Amino acid sequence: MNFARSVHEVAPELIGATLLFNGSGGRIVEVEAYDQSDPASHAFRGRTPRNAVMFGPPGHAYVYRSYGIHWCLNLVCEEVGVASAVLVRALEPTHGLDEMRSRRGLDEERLLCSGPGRLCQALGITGTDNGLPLDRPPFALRDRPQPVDVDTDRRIGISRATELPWRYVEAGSRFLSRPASSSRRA
DNA sequence: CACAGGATATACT
DNA sequence: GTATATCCTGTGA
Repeated sequence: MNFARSVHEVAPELIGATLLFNGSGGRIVEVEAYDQSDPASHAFRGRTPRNAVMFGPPGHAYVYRSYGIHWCLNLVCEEVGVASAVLVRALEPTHGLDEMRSRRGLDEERLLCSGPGRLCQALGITGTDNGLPLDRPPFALRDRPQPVDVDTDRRIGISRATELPWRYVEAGSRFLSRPASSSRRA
């Protein structure tokens, strides 16, 4: 995957790609795009210690703490100095199922990675992985083998710029954090 | 379905 | 320093 492009080009192409961390993970079925001019983005108010990775080279992981409890994984896009990232919100588990079950403390496959906090817990991603490159261990990313039907929707859990259709999901997937509501085929 | 838990980071005085 | 908002989830009704 070439991340040195607009986040709005990259995000829909990530649906169907395979993301692994230390050998466990799955197919990406849900993402959201955040760019620098976007009031809902951490980068909107400029560079801070927390969001610095978003302003660095593309193709790296931006991991932040959410609601004090969960970790969330973002993939940095564009070029150095322009901050944008794709929030990875859900995976269809394909690799390391037992390992992910034990880290999550539950058996049900559908709940292993269906949410940004859940998938970080399942894969074992934490703040110490912030800034790591996505193209070598512990990360591995494989482009989708063929195009996938992608629906767009409004983003989840934000209070500003809620009207932007920057959530992308695989049409009909049962592993989404929430079903697409008023969606449109992308 | 409503809701509290929980810890950062940033905004505000 | 104090306040506030948060790219969420499990639990219990």
